[in-house]
Amino acid sequence: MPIEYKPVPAIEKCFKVLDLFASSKKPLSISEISKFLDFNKSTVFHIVYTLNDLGILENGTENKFRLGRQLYVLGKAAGKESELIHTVRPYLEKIAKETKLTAFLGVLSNNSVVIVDKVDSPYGIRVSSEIGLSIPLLAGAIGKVFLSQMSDPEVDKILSREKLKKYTPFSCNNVAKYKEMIQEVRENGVAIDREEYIEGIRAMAVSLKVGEHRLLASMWFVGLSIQLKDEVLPKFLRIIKDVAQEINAHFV
Amino acid sequence: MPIEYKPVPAIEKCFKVLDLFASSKKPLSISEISKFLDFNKSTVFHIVYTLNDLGILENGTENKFRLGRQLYVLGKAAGKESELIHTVRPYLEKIAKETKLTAFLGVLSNNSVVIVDKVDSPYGIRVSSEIGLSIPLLAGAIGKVFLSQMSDPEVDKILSREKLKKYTPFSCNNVAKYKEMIQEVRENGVAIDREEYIEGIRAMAVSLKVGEHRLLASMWFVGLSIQLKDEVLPKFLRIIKDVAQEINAHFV
DNA sequence: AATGATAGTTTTCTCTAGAGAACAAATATG
DNA sequence: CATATTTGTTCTCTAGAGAAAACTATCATT
Repeated sequence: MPIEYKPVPAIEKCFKVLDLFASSKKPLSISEISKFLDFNKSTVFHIVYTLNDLGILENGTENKFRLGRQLYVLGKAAGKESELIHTVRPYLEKIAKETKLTAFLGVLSNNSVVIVDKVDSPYGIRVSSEIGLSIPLLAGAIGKVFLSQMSDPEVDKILSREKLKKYTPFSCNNVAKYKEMIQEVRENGVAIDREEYIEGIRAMAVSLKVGEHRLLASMWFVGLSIQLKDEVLPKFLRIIKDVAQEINAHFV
Repeated sequence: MPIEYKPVPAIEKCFKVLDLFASSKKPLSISEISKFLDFNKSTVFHIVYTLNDLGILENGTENKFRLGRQLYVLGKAAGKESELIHTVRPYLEKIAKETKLTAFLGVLSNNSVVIVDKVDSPYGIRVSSEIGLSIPLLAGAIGKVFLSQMSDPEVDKILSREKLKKYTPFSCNNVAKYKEMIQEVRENGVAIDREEYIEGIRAMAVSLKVGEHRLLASMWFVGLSIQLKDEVLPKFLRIIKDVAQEINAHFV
């Protein structure tokens, strides 16, 4: 492992462009990309046409590009290989089966959480969050769980930059109170969302530290409030805490 | 559209590395990549660690890398966007339903055919070919259909470089005879595989010309020989030829 | 229709990245 | 155990890439 090394700027820029396409969900022009990413038009031009030639991007309508099939093929291969997904997936399936909740695995990426895997609930309800989607960092259980793994200065920085939104009447948008909730998560090891993000929906989340760099990830479980009544919470929370410990041990 | 432009070498190298991982199916070290791709170790080193930091690759066992979850996420997004897949998918589904065959969509890539989409047969048999997999170019119906779209010199070049394999007793490994078959496909517009690649399995294939650069693709349909008896072939061939024309018209 | 603004493309030049060499560490062989 | 080979990492320098500027084409506004 290198002590330090110099990253390749063209590759970093290239994947920033691809990330923009992934989150944009619509075709983008050279000028749009240049503006969004604050890259020189000439730089974007060369990156985009290189990727176009490789099939990673493809020309949609005139002068607009979209993600291409070659990226899809690579992503398929990656899905089969990713250690994180392979390791965590069986646990998501087990807990989804046991709790009848919808299970998610996500990682922190650019101040939002990206869903990298998902196991639907056998219960029959379908939560409208798909793999690849980004969720706001400060939404529901996820926000608390990720911020609980950060230092106080990092938490302060994020809370000064992003407003706590009142998604439902139960949402907390008082910064001091929110910090108290984060402190509780630090102590308990789990975060609970009691209809703070979507009315009628509850969730519980736990943080994971995965891979060589102990990267922050989280798995969270979502269901109707009647599925996550206070009576069953202790049992479910025990399950996900135990599993989190098992997963974290795997990556040590 | 530029008259000509200079591609970004770092990006080209980067995706050659990722393609190698996708086809390799196992973790690779810096030296292995360097040898396979004939890249300098220092170059590979910097590419690999840059991709590692971005989550596109991740460290598996010590000093070996694998495809990472961030690539999987991008690939998922790409799958939702790819015009080729979006355009052709409904036809594959329709024909799979109508014919009870397993339907594939593939593109030519580095002298083999990569499966980019697949619709399983409602009939119940499962063909063991998954999205992302490569199939030898000169295998069954696919080979004939792709070579039928190439010039005679290109065909000669490929046939001099790669041997015609005797996969089954029905396989043709006589070059002159194979060329006659290719000529037939040129005339008929479809290729048929009568147990030439896998015994007991028949297939029919048609070529597509898609995207701005009229890239070569193909869709093919595979089933048990009893599903593709000579009696039903004319009807099925008519269906896939009509659909191919419809798809090709979409990309003009 | 004329003018201004925006987007895409090309050219040029300076700063930097890729390849080669050297070095350190790990592994294989005798 | 000693030596040779291979792999990974770091350093250096020259050829080349990224950004700026200029140019061309298209679109929007008056």
